[in-house]
Amino acid sequence: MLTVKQIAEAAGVSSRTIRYYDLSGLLPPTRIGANGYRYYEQEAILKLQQILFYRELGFSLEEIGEIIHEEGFNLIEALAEHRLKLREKVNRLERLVSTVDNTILHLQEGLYMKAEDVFRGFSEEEQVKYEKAAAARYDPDIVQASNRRWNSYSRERQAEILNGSNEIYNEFKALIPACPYSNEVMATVFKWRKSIEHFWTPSLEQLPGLAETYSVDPRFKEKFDKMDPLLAGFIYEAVKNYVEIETGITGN
Amino acid sequence: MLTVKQIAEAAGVSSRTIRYYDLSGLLPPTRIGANGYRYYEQEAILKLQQILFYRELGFSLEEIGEIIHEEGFNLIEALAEHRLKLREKVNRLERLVSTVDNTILHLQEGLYMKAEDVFRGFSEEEQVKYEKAAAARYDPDIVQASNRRWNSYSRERQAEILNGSNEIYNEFKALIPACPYSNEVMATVFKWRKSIEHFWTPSLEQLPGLAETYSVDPRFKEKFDKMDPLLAGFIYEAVKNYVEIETGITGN
DNA sequence: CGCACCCTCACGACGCGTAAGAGTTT
DNA sequence: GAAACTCTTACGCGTCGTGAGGGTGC
Repeated sequence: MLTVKQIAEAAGVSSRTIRYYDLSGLLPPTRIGANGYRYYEQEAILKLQQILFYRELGFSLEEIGEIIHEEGFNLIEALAEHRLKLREKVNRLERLVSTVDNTILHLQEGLYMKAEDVFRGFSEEEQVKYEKAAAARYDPDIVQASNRRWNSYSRERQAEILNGSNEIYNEFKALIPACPYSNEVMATVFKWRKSIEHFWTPSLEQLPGLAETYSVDPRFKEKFDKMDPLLAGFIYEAVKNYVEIETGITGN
Repeated sequence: MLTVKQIAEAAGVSSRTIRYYDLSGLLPPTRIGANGYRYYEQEAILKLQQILFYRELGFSLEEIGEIIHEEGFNLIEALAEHRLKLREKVNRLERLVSTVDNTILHLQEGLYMKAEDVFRGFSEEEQVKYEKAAAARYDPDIVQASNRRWNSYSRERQAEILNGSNEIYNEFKALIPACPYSNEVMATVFKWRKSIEHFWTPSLEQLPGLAETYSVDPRFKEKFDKMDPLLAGFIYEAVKNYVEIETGITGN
């Protein structure tokens, strides 16, 4: 049985907020004492948790009220939904981090950066595009096909390929001081593309998304960050440019 | 040279916002045409990026103004700082996800959940505590000592230990339908504790933080999620209870 | 009796959304 | 000339923060 201050402190909000949520009908207390005091119990606590989740995800209090007071509101389903949305938020933040890296890279090299790239991760609408791209990238069919191709190689061949990949990453790393639009860098991107094809054969349009994975997916990001904190962003930049040139040449 | 609408769309905000930022002195246009139109260029674009980063991190527009117009404001330093803060936000969201998992687990078992746990990840102040705990967990000294101890084992011994660990995780998984406070579960926690000590010897108080890593650190989380989406949360719950019992017995 | 809480009522602020009315560019 | 932008001015709203003035629990 919690008082206003107790529940407020547990949830990390102010007492005022708790009262406001009562006044607006969002979170009535479990019971009101004879002295007019508000008291909250488990049920109200879980309700407040829901409110905070929806608030975190950007819903207005009015919308939240409609959602959680709706007939047939299912707590567990809602929680599962929160999981998904929170994950998407994490992805967005990871992209913001990668935008930070990219911006640093450009500033240090004194390079111009397109507005589109400066704001990658901020705008909402591209979110949809990214979720789709990620879905494709982790498409079970592609993953399976990729695994199958990989497993078809002998142990020695596998070790050879991995060594080759690492060599390419080191080439990129050595090139970081250079402009990511130079011919040398483009040549390394070409090698990289060929090495990817030991696993699967992405289209030209899929390449930047793939390179971006290095900045966004923690499993890759960690490895690259250890080599050089700017490496993942540099590769992304280089690959994007490679694709622009290639599609330009092919007249697309 | 971008117009109001162009820069607004690139950044994913409204034209009104752009004008408001001009009126409040936060983001004056690079230049104003004879017709009164606002025009923005690279410098203003990067400034808007800064504004959005600080906004994302919860600063008021007034604070943002003070920060970015301060003498000696260093763009690259600021970006590096954003990286850190964004990472912290990611950690907070990861903890929210883990709170979701925990809540689902409790609801499904019809168990009571302490308010403190219901709101884990929401309240701000505990953030500090968590950052510290994480720092300790990844403390280079501890990591190094742990690696050294691990490397001192023979290949066979290493394989043995890893197999043992996986067996313990499977035991936990098999126990998920059970109450995470039962004796069986406590026995498994004990085994887990012993197996950890092949790497290092955490204090009783450090155990929950360690178990929580399974829910928060993507490298662990992924592995556990594959075994069972509820596993990481279940282990955390069990370990927390184990520690409560142990500290109770020892009269602490 | 003090102290830390509780209550209600009310004003205000921040960050825009939205609409009106008029001019500009293509 | 029509569409799609631009401008300024101005009102309002959601979500509390921040008191004021007074009662309650321990």
